[in-house]
Amino acid sequence: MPQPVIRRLPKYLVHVQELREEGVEWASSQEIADALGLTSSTVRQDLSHMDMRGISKKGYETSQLEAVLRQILGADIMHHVVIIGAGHLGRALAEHGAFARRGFEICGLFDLDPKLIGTHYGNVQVMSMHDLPEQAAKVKIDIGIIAVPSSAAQEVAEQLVKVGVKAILNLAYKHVKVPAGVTVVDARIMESLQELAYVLGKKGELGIRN
Amino acid sequence: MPQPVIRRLPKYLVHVQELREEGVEWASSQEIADALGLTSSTVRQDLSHMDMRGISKKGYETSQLEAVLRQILGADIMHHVVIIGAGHLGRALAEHGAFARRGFEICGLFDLDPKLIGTHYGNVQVMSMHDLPEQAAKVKIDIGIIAVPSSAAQEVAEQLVKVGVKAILNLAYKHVKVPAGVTVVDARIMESLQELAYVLGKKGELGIRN
DNA sequence: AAATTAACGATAAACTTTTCACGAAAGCTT
DNA sequence: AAGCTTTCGTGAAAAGTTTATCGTTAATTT
Repeated sequence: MPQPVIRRLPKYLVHVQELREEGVEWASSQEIADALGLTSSTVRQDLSHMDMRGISKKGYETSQLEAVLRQILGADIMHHVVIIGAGHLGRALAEHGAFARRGFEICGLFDLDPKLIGTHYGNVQVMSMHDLPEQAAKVKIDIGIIAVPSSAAQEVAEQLVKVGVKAILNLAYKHVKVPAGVTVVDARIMESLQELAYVLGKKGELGIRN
Repeated sequence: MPQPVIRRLPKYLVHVQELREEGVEWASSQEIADALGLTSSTVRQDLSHMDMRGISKKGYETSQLEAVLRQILGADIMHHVVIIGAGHLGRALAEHGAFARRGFEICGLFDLDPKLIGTHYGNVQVMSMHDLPEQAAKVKIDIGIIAVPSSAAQEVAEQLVKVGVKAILNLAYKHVKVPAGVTVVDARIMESLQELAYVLGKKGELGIRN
């Protein structure tokens, strides 16, 4: 499945879940497209990648679509997630309740700072970074989240790789290199802000005022 | 400039800044590409979009490249940012020190919860959402960050638009609709996790074990 | 029951982005 | 100083993504 499609799947899921909860049983590609800022063509094309058939005159069945999306996105099975870095961001994630509901269980929060080790955030206790291998041996870590300063990101990535983590979410403002077979997805707030700053700059130049 | 290029600019900036700090004065497209997981061709193509000339046999001058990137990304001018939502994530952002260094000044943290109003996080005090228009009249808000639960995201977006905000960073797990002239960039940790979950699922299916 | 119509599925066209390939330029070597 | 080599800049090819079009299908109306 093309990556742009994969990136849209969570958006479909959120929307269709909302529709189903509202009691809407059918949604047309056009309605979905309008809600998410896409074209109906794109929606139909995307959904055709999954084994999902709509029917003429009604559209797609929301409950079925939700089920298919959940299945593809692994929302029905629990993934074990560890967070590296118990700074503001790492703590915020640990305390954020919504992960469990979507199939992600935080099963570790690690830091190097001895002052933080042992303190509780959300349902987890901060562990020493040195205990990562031990924890990895206990539970299979599916996903590692890098929430450390950018200077430590590469080092952390390597440690995650070493203990066998195959999927990494990198929140640090730095590209990390990993061996083939390991997937890294970036989610950087700073980069997104800079993207907005670029747009603002462009508008200023063009004299857009609306 | 094509959007994929814009999205890469922050990555170039981070890397080239690091190089310059290390005392590296020149970097070839190949070196940059290797560090960021791109091809040298892409790097040259990207840099050609900016008024940036490299020279044969040496590559690009890091200090010049940094300056050009900073200029394009508006890193040298201060942007006024407000955060809507003083939950775990909003607080983490307010307390995160790195924004100021990159041209983003947090000039407001808003919430609806009366219990939170008045409390301090980082350099800012939580204000009532009702005071947003007042604050917007006082300082020109360049960027608004949506850090509220997804159920409130659209409502918050509309309030930001109403007070004249033209650039929005949406951290909520929901697509928000805004009028033309307003730019929204999404940075969703949950979506990124789901993207990883998809990859993990695929690997499982294919029986990849490496 | 036939006509009508809304919406899909599929194919192809249009567009975008990335990669390739090669001539030209700039430094290095002998 | 001539030749060699590295690396750029550019235009063109290839790959990938989105959008448009249109025949088909299934529900609704008359």
